Amino acid sequence: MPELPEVEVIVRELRQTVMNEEITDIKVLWKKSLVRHHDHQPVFAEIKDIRRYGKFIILQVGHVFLLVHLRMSGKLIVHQGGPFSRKHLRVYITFRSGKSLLFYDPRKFGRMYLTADAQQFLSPLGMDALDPGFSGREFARLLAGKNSRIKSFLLDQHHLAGLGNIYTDECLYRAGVHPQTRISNLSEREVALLFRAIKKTLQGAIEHMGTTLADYRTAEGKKGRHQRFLKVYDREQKPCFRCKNPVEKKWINGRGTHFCPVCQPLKGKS
DNA sequence: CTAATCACCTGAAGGC
DNA sequence: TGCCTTCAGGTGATTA
Repeated sequence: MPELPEVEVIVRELRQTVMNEEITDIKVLWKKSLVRHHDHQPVFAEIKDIRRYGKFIILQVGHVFLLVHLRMSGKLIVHQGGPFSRKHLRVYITFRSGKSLLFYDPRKFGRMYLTADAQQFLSPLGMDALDPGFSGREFARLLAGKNSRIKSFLLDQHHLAGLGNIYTDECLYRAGVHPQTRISNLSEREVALLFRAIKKTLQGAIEHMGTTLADYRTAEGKKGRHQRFLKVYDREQKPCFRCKNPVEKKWINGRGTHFCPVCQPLKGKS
């Protein structure tokens, strides 16, 4: 479900609602949803820091970290008190103030990790796509010497952290690059266009509070608005906004991939 | 190094 | 109504 923009919106709301809250209890309703790294026991302390890296939400609780990855269907919802739905509820954290933090996850792919060493989870990841240090020059450096297809490269969090299926398709459309293009066939100009597309697309999606196609909700339970601004994703057979030809959807990298065959021609030998 | 497939899970939607 | 298939915003392991 959530990619970098959705996670960023959730993190911003968490900062407004649960910063400095003291955890008094953690209840696990589906055991696999909370991984106690090195058998770390839950710590009942204050949330001292809330940040994001790629698609990870990082809560610092006392001296340990609670990392959250929502995967496909996870939701992290702040509840102000009183009764709440238990449907698909996997973990919930209660605070001294009476508020609680609810982790819902129908498909059970999402994970919360309790660990003293956040780096163990974060260091395998590439640079965060919205890190100011992720520059056009850095992007070109990452691509140098690679020969995979650009879509699978962008989806691989070990290269660049944050993009998922929706925003990868959106970025490639914005840059006019076919998802199957070999990295070695990208021109300098295309690399520059793609770099700008990544920054702009992600920033725009954050401004719209993320993309709610089905079940994404912010930490306050609100829907995003960016679905109304998508250019190709979920627009199969609809006219391309640029050339009016129908948007195509094909199975690429084991993911549904949306693109305009006219505005994103496949160049070079593949 | 690259690519394809499977596994992890549940629910919604569409075909018949 | 109900059964069956397909698909979904993610990622790690395994296999060629």
